[in-house]
Amino acid sequence: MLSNVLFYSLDKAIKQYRRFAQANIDRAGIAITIDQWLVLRVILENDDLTQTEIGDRVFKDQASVARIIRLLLERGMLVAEALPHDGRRTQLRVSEEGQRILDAVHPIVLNNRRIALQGLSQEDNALLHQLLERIYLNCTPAS
Amino acid sequence: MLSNVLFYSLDKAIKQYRRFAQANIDRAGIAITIDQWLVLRVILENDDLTQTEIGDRVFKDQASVARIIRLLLERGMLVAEALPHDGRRTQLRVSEEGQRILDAVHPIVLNNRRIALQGLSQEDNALLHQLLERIYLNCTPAS
DNA sequence: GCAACCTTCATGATATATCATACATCTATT
DNA sequence: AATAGATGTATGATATATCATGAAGGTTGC
Repeated sequence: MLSNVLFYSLDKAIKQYRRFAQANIDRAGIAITIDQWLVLRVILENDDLTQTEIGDRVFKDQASVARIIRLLLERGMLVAEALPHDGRRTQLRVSEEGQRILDAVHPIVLNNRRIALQGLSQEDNALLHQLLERIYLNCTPAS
Repeated sequence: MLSNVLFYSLDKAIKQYRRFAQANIDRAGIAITIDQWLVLRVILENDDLTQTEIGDRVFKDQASVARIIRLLLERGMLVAEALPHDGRRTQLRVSEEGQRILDAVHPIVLNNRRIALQGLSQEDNALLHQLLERIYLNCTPAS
C-alpha cells in the first residue's frame, strides 16, 4: 500500500503545506515564492554567506541558490556590490523592497504555521521535530 | 529562527530522504526516479485511472503526471493502447520491463524505509503518520 | 442532432532540483 | 612568483511542479 511508504506520507504533508502556504502568500498579493522567501531570510540574517553556505542552510543545491538569487536581484529584493577582497563574490544585501516583502510575509507565515499545527499539542510538536530530525540523520551518510 | 519554521523541518527531512532513496536506487544501477516509480506503482495497482486520478493518488498535478507517463512510455516501462469507448484516453499497462524495474526497486524501498526509521518505535512511527496526516488535513481547504 | 458544457490530455511558461561542468579567482606550496 | 589545487559562481541538460490554456472527444438538454 502506498500509504505505508514513508516517503509518500512525508511528501503528501509537505506538498499540501507548501500549496497552502503559497496560496496564502499569493492571496495577499505578495509576489514571492516560498523558496525565494527562505533564501531572502537567510541573507537578511547573514549577508556574508557563499551560495553553497546559503544552500546548506535552506537545504538547497548551490545551483538552485544561484538561480534564486538571480531572480531576487532581478526583482529588486536583493542588491549586490562587488567585494574588494574576493573577485568571485559579491556582497548581497536585502533591499528596502525585499525588507518590505519580508515584513509582509511574516504574519502570513506565522498564521500558516498556526493553522497547519492546529490540534497538535506542544509535545506533539516537539516530537514531530524530533522524529523529523531523526529521519534526517538516519538518511545522512556518515561524514 | 529558521529551524522553528515547520515548513523548514519537513522540507529538510523529506529532501534528505529523497536524496538518500534516489542515491540507493542509482547505486543499484536502476534507471528510474522516485517520482516515476510512484506513478508506475499506482498504474500497476490500478490501470484504469485518468491522469488526474493518478495525480490525486501520488499527490501530483495532472500536468506532472502527463509528463512522467510520457517518459515511462518512452523508456518502455509502460505500454498504451487506444480505448475503444473513449477516444481521449489510452489504456496504460506496466510492461515486462516496467515490472522488472518495480521488482528490482522493491527491496531497495523497504531497506530505505528501514534505515530512515531506525530508532523510531512502532508508536513513534504511528504517531508520525498521524501527525503528518493531521497537518495535511489542516492545510486542506474545506471542500 | 446540435449547442453548451465537461473531461481528458498535451503543452507553453516559469520556478525549482540535481548533476556536471566551465570559468574565474583565490590560496598554499615550493 | 609560478603553479597546483581549492573555492565561488554560472549555466546546460534533464526532471518535476504549477498554472494556464488549447484541442479533441464525450455528455446533456433541448
